This record gives sequence, structure tokens and C-alpha cells, in this order.
Amino acid sequence: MEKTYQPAEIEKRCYQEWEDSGYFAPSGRGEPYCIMIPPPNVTGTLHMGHAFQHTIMDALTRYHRMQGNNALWQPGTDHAGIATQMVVERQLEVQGESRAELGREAFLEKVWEWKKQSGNTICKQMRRIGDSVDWSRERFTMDEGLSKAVTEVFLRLYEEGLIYRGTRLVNWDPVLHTAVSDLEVISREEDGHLWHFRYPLAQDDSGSDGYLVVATTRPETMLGDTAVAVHPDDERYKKLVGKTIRLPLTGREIPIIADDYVDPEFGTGCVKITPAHDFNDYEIGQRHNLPQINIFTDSASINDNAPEAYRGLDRNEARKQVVADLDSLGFLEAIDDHKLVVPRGDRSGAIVEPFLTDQWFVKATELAGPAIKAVESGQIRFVPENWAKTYFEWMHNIQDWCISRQLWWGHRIPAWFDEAGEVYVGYDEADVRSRHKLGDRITLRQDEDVLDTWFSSALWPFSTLGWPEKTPELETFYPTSVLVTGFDIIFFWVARMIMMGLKFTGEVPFREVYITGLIRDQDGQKMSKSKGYVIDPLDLIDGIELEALVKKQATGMMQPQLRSKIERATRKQFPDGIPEFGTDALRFTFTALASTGRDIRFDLNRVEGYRNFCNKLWNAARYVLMNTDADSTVPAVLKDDTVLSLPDRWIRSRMGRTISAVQGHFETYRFDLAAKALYEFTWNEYCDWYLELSKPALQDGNPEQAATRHTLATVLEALLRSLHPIVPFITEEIWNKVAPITGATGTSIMLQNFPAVADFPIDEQAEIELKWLQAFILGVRQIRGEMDIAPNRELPILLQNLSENDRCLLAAHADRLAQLARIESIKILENDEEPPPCAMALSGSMKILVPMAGLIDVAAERQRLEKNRDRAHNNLKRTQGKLNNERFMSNAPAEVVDKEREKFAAFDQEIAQLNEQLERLDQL
RNA sequence: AGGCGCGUAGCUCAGUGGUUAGAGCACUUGCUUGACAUGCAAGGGGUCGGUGGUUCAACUCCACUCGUGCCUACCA
Repeated sequence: MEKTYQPAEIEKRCYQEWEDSGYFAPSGRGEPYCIMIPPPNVTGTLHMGHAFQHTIMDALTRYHRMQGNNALWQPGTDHAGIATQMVVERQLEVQGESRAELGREAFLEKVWEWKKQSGNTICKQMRRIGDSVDWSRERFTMDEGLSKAVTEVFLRLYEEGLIYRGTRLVNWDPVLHTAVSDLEVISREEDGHLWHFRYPLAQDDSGSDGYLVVATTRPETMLGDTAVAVHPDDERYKKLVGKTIRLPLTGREIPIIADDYVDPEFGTGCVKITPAHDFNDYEIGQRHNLPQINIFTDSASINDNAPEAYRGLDRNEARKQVVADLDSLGFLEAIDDHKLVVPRGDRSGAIVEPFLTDQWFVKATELAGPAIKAVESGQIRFVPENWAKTYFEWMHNIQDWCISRQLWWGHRIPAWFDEAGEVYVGYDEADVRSRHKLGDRITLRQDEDVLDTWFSSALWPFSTLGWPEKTPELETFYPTSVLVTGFDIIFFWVARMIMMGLKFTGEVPFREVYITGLIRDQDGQKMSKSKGYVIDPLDLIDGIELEALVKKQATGMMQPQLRSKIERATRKQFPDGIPEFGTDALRFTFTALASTGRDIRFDLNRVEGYRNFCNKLWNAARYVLMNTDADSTVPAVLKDDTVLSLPDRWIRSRMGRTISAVQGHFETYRFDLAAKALYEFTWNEYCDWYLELSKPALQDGNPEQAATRHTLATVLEALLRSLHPIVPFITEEIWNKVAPITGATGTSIMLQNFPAVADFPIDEQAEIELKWLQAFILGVRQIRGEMDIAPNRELPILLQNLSENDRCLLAAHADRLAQLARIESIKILENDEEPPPCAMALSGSMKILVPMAGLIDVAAERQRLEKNRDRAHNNLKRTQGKLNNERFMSNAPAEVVDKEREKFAAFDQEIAQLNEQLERLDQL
């Protein structure tokens, strides 16, 4: 074996073998266990969030596979309508072409081409991080089968009246020219203005002060005003209700109405009402039968419904013009600075317009009922539990879901119109004709629009398994076991899967939803492509030079103007680029970071730490192999009369506890704790103590050799299996070397069983005895360390005040002590014997003494003892306080009181011994 | 406006109504000890955001408060 762990070559080879051998496919035996991958964008790349969630899903899958489950991790990708279409359009733009010029057919061909070209990227990346997905079952949301499911669902919902078409005010992205759903709109507070305009009363055309003042943040929409509203109880305006005003610039006469919606306290208490361009105004318009005047084109320029002077201006120009014109007419009263909430499309960043169009909607309220119940009743459990609240919050206020998009890339809506505009829904045109008995002479044209991407994603848990066919896979794996995803798509995806799953299969799509935190950068910022702060997980695995990293971040940026800023940040954060850490180190990091928090700051130092951990494991294995490989003296099964030594019994017991802890933590999704338990066992118990204790045991002629070799190998082998779900590559590599020694058979660790606690029974006695050994060794090391005694200098030790137990253990383990504490000799003093000047450590009541001659500085030793005494004294006082408290004595449980008494006695004795020793020092 | 979360060592984070509140990184000191310097050994560092309450006992439970973050929502 190499002296240090070299991940690159091993990882590639391992994965290839696993995949070629078909190890990722469900075994066909055992309880089914299934995870549906949240399908990533087919043309996207793997980011840190994916890598994180995939690590968790893979760990779960591998864990359950090793627990004997029939495990399926279902892979696949999503067509990501808007995102993908935008990318291809941008490519066309570079070549001087446009979507419109190309036409629908040709454009879609380009998209498919692009999908083919880039669709493999993300799958390759998934292989690099070790995802044990069943590639043979890979699906794409626009596959034939999945598309069939989409059509089927659409039809059934339509027939039940749960899908309808209507003219509604929707969120319109004037750059992308499509409707978007509420969820695709990001509302942020931005700086703006509040303009105050005078609207002259129509009856008082000649009068000088006959006007109302309205306040608005969007002056340009006044061209579409159809009323002014005041609060019905507002005394200031009561007498004006029912009258009209003459709308400036347009000359239209519009009514003054009264409506509760108006807040008399805000602005002037008068609101201009533009029903075609504001969601509130729309509703007020409905209540008061106001006309809706749409003044925008689909690009948000002024259309022909506005006065000629404004036609063709885009909304910003129009705003300036309207304000200028009103000003020159004397209608501009004031402009105040004002913060307002601006809705922007999450893809384009453009300000979204409420826009009146024909769209398709899902009546979400009806689907929401059962979906709420499923979580309330516990059929679906959120982990951490609290996310259920977020889910309920949204579900109880759910709005109808606008599912049509004015895009080309996606599932085309299975609806056809005749020339009269009548709509027919069916599987295809022929089906529509036969279903509705339409003759051949009637011309039908299919709806131009496609469905929201999330519509097909909502079906993912069952469409990937073959629905609407009743496939064996569906039968076996549905409902799936757990969904692993981020809280940012609870509404987008989780809720909709639950609604659709219940509706079409009658069962929940998954039993548990594990919500992961969001990976943020070192400053707590969201790693976002638009900001340019993204780390490619593969760069952490393979490493990358600084210049290459800078170049990489600069390409494909969404906001090129930030380039120099990002470059500076990159150079500062990674002055030497990123070193190669390997997949396992990255995976261990993600696992260790997966606590209950919702934000996860990604810290490069931790990856380095876990890379070191991998190296530690590697070297432990190297040691084990060096000591077991060379000769074949290690029996796979110990002879009946072979006696395990104390360290053997101890490490096996600790292994058992670790396995048990890891199992518990996997069941409760506390991956951070699982990682921690394994890390601590590996480093602090197996390496720091057991391997060290094995060194004396392996010396020539020591009767413990066989048991030690056996334990070294079998514990390592079990440790590898318990680590495998988290760090699959290194464990596979080492396991293949260690397994033959322990007699384990099989070609891959990933098909082995997870270690069983029963094979490593708890041994309380061994743990107690080893603790004694540790205390002894630590005592000596403490003196050595604090007194600056060279580590290789062997020390003579005197002991005093030994209990029977101390004597017993000392006799049994003198050799181990001597080696680990570097002891030259041990001599027991009688209790009344006066020791020479010494440094002292305590192990229980036993004094461990190191003669000072030539070794120890009296002042330093005094300081050290005083520090220990003061600490003990503080503890004693605290304990004494409790014991002197009558109410504590009478109210606390007896065992707590007893414990406190024991503590008191121990501290008391410790202090006495330290004082005694200090007095001795004084006499020197 | 409503909902949710966070505040513990210099940094990133665990933690439990009852051991002396822990880990990693960073820091100090000493070590090329035959697995590992990606290492070993020893050490320093915290009034657990603040106030009040419940309790024999609070870092932990409750109330208020300060700071901070996220989500949802139609205030022109």
C-alpha cells in the first residue's frame, strides 16, 4: 500500500467495477427500500447542493442495501422547461439566430441536440461522487412513458373538472413571454418612489381645486385606470363617492368608488384602480363591475389601448413620459422616496407584470385536502418535524396552480381547438375526434402551450415506476421510503407530489421527507450561479489550480459585470487554488455537516480534516496488513481456547457501541452524529489506543499475538463496513485487502451486510479496566508533557496508595503500561513510606509518582498541582453547596444525591492528596 | 403583517433538566517514537446573547427582550 491515501485512481476503478457488475440494481430480495432522486436539470451541472443531497441519498441507499433491503435508488433527469429553453435561445443568439426565425420544430430539434450533448454531464458527475443509482432504470421527464403519464393525468383531472382553462390575471414575464406561477416570482423590497397625482373631478372641470390626489408606485399604469377608490367611511371623501373624475392624459371619465380594501391611513386615502394590471385592483374591479383596460403588449410596452403619444414605449419610458406630462399639466403634486416590494421572475430577473391572458389551471384546493390529511395523520412524516408546519401553512392557503407556459420545450398541452375556439381534450388529435365525434372536415389545432415542468415532476415517484401501467416495480417500490430534498422546493415539488400521488395511486408517494439544509459559502451566502459564487464539487474532489478556477468562474456567468469582484474574492479565498481531496473526503464532510440546521456553511478546512481522516484510516489499514499479511498466523476463526486480551475485548465492545450508535443515527437521519461516532471510534479508540496497545502484544513470543491479529483484522473489517455507506471508495479498496484475512468472502464490500451489534457484544468490565489503563497512562503523559520531559525518555515510576484493584490491574498490564507510557520501571511504595521528591498524578486514589531528580522543575510542578487543586476545589465547593441545601437533599432523587456524595468524597480526597504533595514540595 | 429558525471556545458546529459544557479547525509547547508530520503527545481558551420566571437543580423548559437569517403575504 502507498504511504498516503491516493483517491483518484481507486475511485474511478471502483465505480467502474460496481457499475459493470450491476451491483446498483435492486437485489430482488428483502424489504423494498426506495429513494426517488430529485431529478436534476438534464442540461445542468452538479452543484454543491446536489453533491450534498446525493451523498445523503447514497449513504441511505448503501446502508439499507447492506441491511438486506431490496434497495432501489431511482435516477433520472428533468427537462427543466424555462431554464433549458433559455440556454438554447442564448446559444442561438450568439450565432445570430432566434427561436422565432427557426420555428417550433427546428427549435425543438436544437434543444434535443443540446440535451443529447450536455445531458451526460450530470450523470458523469453523479458517478464521480459514487451514486449507487440503478442506471438501468434511468428516466427523463420527457421520455415516452413519463409523457404518457402526464397526458393521462391531465385528461383525468380535466374530466373531473380539476383542470380548467380561464382568462385570468397571471404573473407574466415580459422578457420570456410566458406566464409563471406564484412560486416562480421572487418578491424583494426595492427602492422606488411614490408619486402623488391630482385627478380632477369631472364635474368641476372649470374649478381650480376640484381634484383628488392619488398615490401610486407605478405611474404608467394610470393609462389603464378605470376608477379611483376611497374607503367607504372616510369622511374626507364621502361626498365624492359616486361622482367621476376626468382621467388626465386619456380624457376618460372614471368613477369614484368606495371599497373596504382602501386604507385611509396610507398616502392620501385615494387609490387609483387599474384592474388589468394589479391583482388587488382586479378584484376590486370585479366587485364594482369595472372595465379592464389592458395597456400593455406581451413585452410590457404600451399598446393601442393607450393614447397615441405613449404607444410603443416600454414601461420604463412610459413611466417617465407620464410623469413628465402630468407634471407639465400641473397634476404632479409630489414625489416621495418609497420602498416597495417588486416581483421579479426567478429566471429572467425581469419585473413580472400582472397580465390578463388565457391559461390552464389546476384546482389545487381540492387536491390539497387529502394531502394535508396525509401529513396530519402521520402517513407522511417530515424530518425534521417542524417542516410540516411550513407545509401546512402553504397548503391551507393554496391557490389555483397556473400550469400553462408559453414555451416550446416541454409537454405540449393535450388540448385542441376548433375554429370556433371550442376546446377538446384527449390523448391525441385522433382520440379527440373520436371522443367528441368530430368529423374529418373540422380543423383542429393543438394548444400552443406546454405544461409547467413541475407538473411532470409531480408525477415522478410513480411515473418513473411505469404508471399508469401496473408494473411490478410500481407494486414493489411504491410508496417509496423517503424523499431527500431541500426546503426550498417543499411547495414546488414535495407538496405537489403528495397531491398527485394520492390522487392517482391512492397512496402517499413516500413515507418520510428528509429536508436537508442549504449549502452556503464561508460567508453564509447562498452559493448561487447568478452571484457567481459557486464551487464545483468536482474541483474539491480533483483539485484545481487557481488560474483555472478563476477562469472557470468567469465563464457562463449570469451577471458578467460582477466578474472582477468575483475574481478578487476567488483569489482571496483560494490563494493556492484547491487541493485534491478525493470523493470520500467530500462525502464525509457533507455527512458530518448534515445536522438539523437549515443553513450549512461550507468550510474547506473541514474537507481537509476529513481527507486526513481518510489517510488515517488508510494508514491504520496499512498497519493491520503489515502485521497480519506477512505470515498466515492469523486464523479466520479463533481456536476455542484462544483468550482475548483486555484491549481486544475493549475494542470489540467499543466497536459494538459504535455500530449501534450509527444504526440509531441512520434511522433518525442524524448523519452528523453517525459520522462523528465513526470518526471518534476510528481515530480516538481504534487508532490512538487499540493499535498502540497491539504493538506490545505483537512482540515476539507474546501469547496474545494470535488474538490481537485476529482482533486487528476483524474490527477493521467491521469498521470498513460501517463506514462504507459514507465513504464507499476507500472502504472498498481496503476491504478487498482485509477481507481475505478475516475469511470474509464476496467480491465487493457494498454487497456485504452492515455489521451486527451481536458480533461485537458490550463488555462493561473491559471498558472499566481499560479506562484505568488510560488514566494511568494519561497521568504519566501529563507529567511528561507539562514538565517538558523528552518523549523518548523512559521514566522510573513509583506508586503509592494502591487499592486491591489497582494492584490487580497493574500486575496484569504492566507491560502495556510500560510501553505506552514509556516507563522504565515501576516500584510500589508502602503507604507509610516517604517517597523522594516527585511529580505526582492521581488515578483514583492511586498516586503515580515520577522522581524529580534532574527531570522536574519544582516551581512548575507546584504550579501544575495548584492548578489541579484549585479546579478540584471549585468542584468541591459546588458539590458541597448542593449537599448543604436542604431542599436539594429532600427533593432530588436518591441516586442523584448519592452521586453528589461520591463526587464530594472524590474531590475531597483529591484535594487532600494534592495538598499533601504540595507540602512536600515546600520542604524541598 | 404572519410563520419558522438561529445566537455555545478566535472560526465552523454538536450537546443534555442532574459527571468538571464537548468536537474539528486555528493557537501555544515538545517530538522525523518502525501505520500515519494528511502525524504523535501535552496545553491555553467559554459568566452557553440579555433579563425575569418555573424547579431541589436551567446551557437545556417558559415569558419577555436584543441581535440575526429565511419563508409566506395584495398595502396603493
